[in-house]
Amino acid sequence: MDIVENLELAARYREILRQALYVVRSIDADGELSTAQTSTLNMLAAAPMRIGLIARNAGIRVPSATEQVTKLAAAGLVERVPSHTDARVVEVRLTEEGRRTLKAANLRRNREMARAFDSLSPRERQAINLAIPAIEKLNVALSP
Amino acid sequence: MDIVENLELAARYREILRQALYVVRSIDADGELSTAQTSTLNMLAAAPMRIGLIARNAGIRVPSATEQVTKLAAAGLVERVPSHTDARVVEVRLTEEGRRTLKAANLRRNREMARAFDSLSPRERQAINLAIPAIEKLNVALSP
DNA sequence: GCCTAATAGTTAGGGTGCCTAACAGTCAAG
DNA sequence: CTTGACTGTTAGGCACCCTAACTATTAGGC
Repeated sequence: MDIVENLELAARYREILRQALYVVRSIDADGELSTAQTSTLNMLAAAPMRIGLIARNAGIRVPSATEQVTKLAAAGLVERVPSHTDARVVEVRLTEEGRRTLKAANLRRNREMARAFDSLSPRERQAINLAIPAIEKLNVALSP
Repeated sequence: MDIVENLELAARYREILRQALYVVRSIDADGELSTAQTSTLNMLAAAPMRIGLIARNAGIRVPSATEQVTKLAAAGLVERVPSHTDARVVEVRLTEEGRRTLKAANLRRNREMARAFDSLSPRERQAINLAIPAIEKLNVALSP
């Protein structure tokens, strides 16, 4: 790939990323849950999980995961359950309220997103769909 | 598009956005310029621009643009030039040093990005390339 | 010409979400 | 039983965005 082309691609890529993230955040801001909180809850909906694994899955550091969990716990959406096999470990588990709240938040958000996705052509939706795994791979390649 | 499918697409989309932005930021953090600063400088490289237009182009509010410009001006990379036709207006213009710094930063960043893009297949690169306009459109559709 | 309304930008204060460094507690291995 | 590795928390800090409230200037109606 041409260097100049690459530079332009990279610049545009960075630009739309920034915009996209903040647009998504502004949608999330209307609701009960922030973007990162939803992301964490969605992870925990599959299975209870310890802090370190939350961090690893989210691609963030352990203290950042602690922070998110602390917020969620304060809101009563998750609970910390000490592991009985290893006293260092904390299992984080959705509460019933957490599950309800997440469900509602996902629905609400989905309505907004669906409205936006509907304004795209099938080709465009497909383009985003196809790009997602590539961006995931790029994220890994760019990670330290 | 199916609701469930859409929900999953939206969730994954949100997830990779967050990761991608912070990965890019961590690359930028090694250099002289932050992500937002580079983005602003790149915009100004084309032409001098007033604060309001910077904000509009970047999809941010005017005070946020002021903040970025203030940082850049403090670093000597841009200068505020009062308009002589309208005393309320401030034109922001790259300094020579700003131009040099931006060029160097773009080169350095490009090396990093190119390395990452090289680890993708041509198909994957193409997928990202094609998705960019679609994401741009989605950003607009999601904006308030 | 003057007052009012609109407009450009700044300042102040706040919030999210990430980071590193330093720490406490627990476990495992010699 | 001590040393070293590991899990999570705390403290402090930074990038980047926001809204609300302000100042200065311009423009339009009377």
